Formats: sequence, structure tokens, C-alpha cells
Amino acid sequence: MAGKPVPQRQHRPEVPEVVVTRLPQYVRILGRLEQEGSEVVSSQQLGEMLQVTPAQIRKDLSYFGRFGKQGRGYSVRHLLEQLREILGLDTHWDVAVVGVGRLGRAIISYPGFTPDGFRLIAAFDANPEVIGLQVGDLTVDSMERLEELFRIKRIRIAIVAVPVTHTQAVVDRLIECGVRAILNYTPTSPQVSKGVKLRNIDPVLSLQSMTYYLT
Amino acid sequence: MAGKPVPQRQHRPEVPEVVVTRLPQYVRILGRLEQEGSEVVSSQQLGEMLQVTPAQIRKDLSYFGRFGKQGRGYSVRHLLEQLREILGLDTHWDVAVVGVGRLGRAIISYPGFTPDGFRLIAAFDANPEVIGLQVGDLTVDSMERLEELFRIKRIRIAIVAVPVTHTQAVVDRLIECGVRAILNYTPTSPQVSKGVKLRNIDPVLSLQSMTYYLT
DNA sequence: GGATGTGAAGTATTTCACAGCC
DNA sequence: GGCTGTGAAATACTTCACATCC
Repeated sequence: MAGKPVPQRQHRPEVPEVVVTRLPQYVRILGRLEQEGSEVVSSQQLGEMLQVTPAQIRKDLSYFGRFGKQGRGYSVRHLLEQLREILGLDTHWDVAVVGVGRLGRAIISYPGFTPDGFRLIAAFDANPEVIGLQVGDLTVDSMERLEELFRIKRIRIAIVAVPVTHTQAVVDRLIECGVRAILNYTPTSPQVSKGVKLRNIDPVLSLQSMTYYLT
Repeated sequence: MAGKPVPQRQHRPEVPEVVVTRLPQYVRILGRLEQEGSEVVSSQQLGEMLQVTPAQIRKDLSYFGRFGKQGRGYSVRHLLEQLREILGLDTHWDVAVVGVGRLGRAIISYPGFTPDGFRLIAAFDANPEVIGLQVGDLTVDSMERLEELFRIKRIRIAIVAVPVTHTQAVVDRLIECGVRAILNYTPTSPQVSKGVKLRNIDPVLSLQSMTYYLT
């Protein structure tokens, strides 16, 4: 006999990644609606707020379940809860920043991560002049302690803001000690093994693709 | 009789936007290759460096012309030149930053824009304590001078880093005085009229879409 | 009546595969 | 022989449109 099924978040590998990238936007809008006291919202209304078609919202949600009530719409609270759970945002995530130059400092001081459930709990730099410094409420650790601390604290998410020449090496070390999600602020896209998620924040590329339309 | 054709950069409206967003990456790699002294590169090699298929690179480039030589590949220098011209990167672009809080200051101090042809030439804030301050080599102007200065200096690109509640109003004002490209760092996506390009930099959304794969 | 959930239809994008040229 | 440029095929994604249910 099979044992009783372990309740576990099921990943549906067939969910397109573009859909996953839209879910956080739904979460954000729903959070606002909840704060404003809305109880119910239709795909039509969400679509207007986000500038997407209602059909897309319904289709996106349908990958994960049936959250609405016909004739009525979605319960703001319930849908928000469900999406947060699907995205793993019903829990806090520990994050470490690697590279504490100007950019790293700005990231650490940025107040926007914490309210959304991301806790910056460590920062690393190679520069002796920076190691030991207090930045925000973190003390900067040496790069030599990177493996040790990532392993002990089981950190799975890293923000990389090192000089571009060091990006790949740092990313390799991070993956080696268990990191599975990397937010990369350097102007290069490092290689990551399958199973590791990477998002690049690259304002210059964004600007450069817009100038095309200005000529 | 028609007059002689005015030489003008032609926009091919049929070029998919995804293609345009990839061009700057090609430019960046080609720039590196040029610096390293490479003279020729194949779509195969470019594809390996960028982790995309060679076919995609060839197809992307084919929207704009025939830049390669069969049996040989692409001249690094020539392709770089062509792509820079297509993207409008053969000229300098004046950019202004609106919102000089912590984030705005970090953006202004970020050294990465200038080498890529973007000149930060003005900064605006509403806070009297910030107006008049020297940040980088800019003096912060009052928001009241926004229309005046954007018009006089014919600034077409703006970086927005104001509090989220002010985003839409600021964006509306910018568009009104001629801005056609906006790099938005606030955690909301403002509405923009057709013909205005918008790119959002939103690290929290990036993190939140990665946690899906960590659960 | 009104809105969801979803197969089917329609678009968009990527990849294949090969003729053509160097 | 090697690599581009490109129609055609394959795949991915979005939108339609309607049966279904509250």
C-alpha cells in the first residue's frame, strides 16, 4: 500500500515561464485592492489595472486552479492568498548580497525588499576596506566566508553586484553552495546550470533598446 | 517627379520588439570582441557566448539587412557599427533623472550609463532639502522647472525614481513635454500613450517570480 | 445577467533545413 | 567546406468565444 500522500506544493512543469513572471504583478495589485478594502474583483477589472486582456488573466490563473466564481469574479483575499502560496511568498526568504560597492550599498539600503518577504541577512565583499563595515543593519563579511555562511544559513537566493569581471566566478561559487535563484545586477549574463534561476537587472540594455524607437 | 529620396533611418514596423531587445546584447558582445581584437565572428560563436541559437541571431539580423559573408561569418567591426546605427547608439543621448532620493542618487552615481552613450544632464526633485544639492556632477533642480528644462534641452529620455504614488503624474508631465522613452524604477507600471516606450526595472518582481521555482 | 474556465483559433516567435555564396 | 540568409515547419503564447455555473 502506498503511504498517505504527503501534502506538497506541486509544480506543473507545463506552466510557461511568462505566466510565472506575471503572477507577482497580480499579487501586487491584489495587495493594493485588499488594502483598499475591495472584496471581489473581475478579470475585466484586473485587466484594466494591469493593461492586459481579461482572457490572459483567466488563462494564467487556470494553470493553477479555479479560483473564481462565475458571475461574480475573484475574492481578492482568497486569490491573493492562493497566488502567494503558489509563488512561495507565504514564507520569508533569506537573501544575501555579494558585492558591496556603490550599487551593493544602494541595494542593501533599498527599503523595498523587506515588506515583500525578502530578508537581507548577509553581505559579502572582497575589499578589505569594506569588510567589517556596517551597511544598513548588515556587517559586511569577507568573500572567504561566503561558502561557510551560505551553507550554514541555507541561503538559496543571492543578489550579485560585483565587478563584471568577477560575475561568472562568483555565480559558480554561489551555485556550488546551494543558491538556486540569482538576481544579477552586473552588465553580463552569467551561465547557470539547469535548475538555477537567473534574472538580470540591466538598465543600460533597457535604454539601448528604447533608443531604437527614438531614431 | 518625386524629389530625390531623403536618406533617413527607416523603421521597419514589422520588426518584433523582442528582436529589438536582443540587439543591445549583440552590441555589447561585439564591443568586447572588438576590444579583444577579434575581426570575424560566426553566428555559432555569438550564440555560444549569449546562450541563444545561431539561427535566432541570423534571423534577428536579417530583419535589418545582410551583414555577413557566407562561409566566413560577420565582420565584428562592421556588424557593431551597423547595429549601433540601427539602435541609434552612434550618437549621444541626453537623459534626465526625476526623483533624487536614495535610489535616484545611486542611479546618478552609477558610472555605467556614460560609456554607453547616455549623458545624465539634469536631475529633479520636489524635496526642498534636496533641490540645489550637488549629486555626482549634477545640481538638483526643482520639479517646477521640469517642463522648462526638458523642453529647452529637448530631452527625450527620462529615468523615473520618484515615490510610487507620484509615478503616473510625473510620467504624464514628462510625456507632455516631449519625452518618448522612460526607464521606470518605481514598483508600478504607469500608463503611457502610444509612441512612448517604457521599461520597468523592478527587482522585487524578479525575485518573486524566481521563488516559484524554489518551493 | 454576468463572469469564469477552457478548448479552439489566431498570432507571434523560434527553430529547422537547405539553397546559395564565399 | 563552411557559414549566411531565409522560406517553411514547429512551437509558444495570446485571444476568442461560448458552455457552464453562480
